[in-house]
Amino acid sequence: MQSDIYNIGQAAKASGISAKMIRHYEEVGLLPAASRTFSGYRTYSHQDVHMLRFIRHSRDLGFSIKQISDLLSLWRDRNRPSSKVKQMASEHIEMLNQKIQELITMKSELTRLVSCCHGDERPDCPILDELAQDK
Amino acid sequence: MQSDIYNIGQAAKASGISAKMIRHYEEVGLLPAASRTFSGYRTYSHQDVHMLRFIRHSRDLGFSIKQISDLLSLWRDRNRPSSKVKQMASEHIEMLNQKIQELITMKSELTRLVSCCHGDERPDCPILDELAQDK
DNA sequence: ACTTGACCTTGCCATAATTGTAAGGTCTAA
DNA sequence: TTAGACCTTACAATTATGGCAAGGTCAAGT
Repeated sequence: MQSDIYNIGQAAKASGISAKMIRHYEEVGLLPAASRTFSGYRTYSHQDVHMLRFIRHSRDLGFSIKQISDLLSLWRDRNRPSSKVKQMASEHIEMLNQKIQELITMKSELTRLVSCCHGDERPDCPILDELAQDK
Repeated sequence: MQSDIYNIGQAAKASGISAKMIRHYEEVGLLPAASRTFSGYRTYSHQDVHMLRFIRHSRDLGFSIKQISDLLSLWRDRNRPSSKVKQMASEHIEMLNQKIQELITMKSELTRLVSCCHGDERPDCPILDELAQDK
């Protein structure tokens, strides 16, 4: 924990991002290429792990890799206007809202169908009936 | 509309599923292989289009291809117990609920962060601060 | 030294549903 | 006969993540 040099497994444990994904993020350019030991092992500094944590938190909020990439740029930019960050976050909230609404619509519709179905051993089923409707 | 023979484009228009996806559903086994004209064009009957509509409705409710496949089996089974359908639907509602909750959690957290951010030209940004937190 | 086990490397495949693209064959109407 | 619309297959890309395989490396115990 106090050492400044991590290999990928230690960085993974410390950041909560799997080694697999750390390599992937490097490959797609979200992370700069890690420096390597003589034998080819990736090495990470405390700063690197800090960045990985930033990525994980962003990911946990549902940001895409592209968005996280932009957030990282803003993070590194000491002259960023906070308005840019706020706007990105707000837009993401809007996207979340949209997805939530879609799912709620599905759920409501399905709940309605379920409440119409006896759910016994007989074959009559309003759920199937409605799915089959030409509508 | 009254003809009983559709080619893939007409079936797509009539069902609301793209021709591309109709081919895909056939390839992965959700649909039986369509019969063909002499020159190799797929042909669909009114019944087939009916099934495609069933698939679209199921898809619109968020069922996976595997689940739709099971729903189709139940649909075709004249001796199905409606309880099976109801159970599938109920389980799907549970899954939708879970996803909805995840998204709502993200949204709440992000909304909290956004409300803390001035969103002006200055660089201070609690959103970035929290993303960067070691936590 | 030598072996063992844990860990690292790359590369490829798979997921789920959908879209795009490319190269080529077919049908229809002018 | 030709143009344009539509069909065919095959392959790639998307998004984020996991799995596997074959092989190199490191550290600890014998």
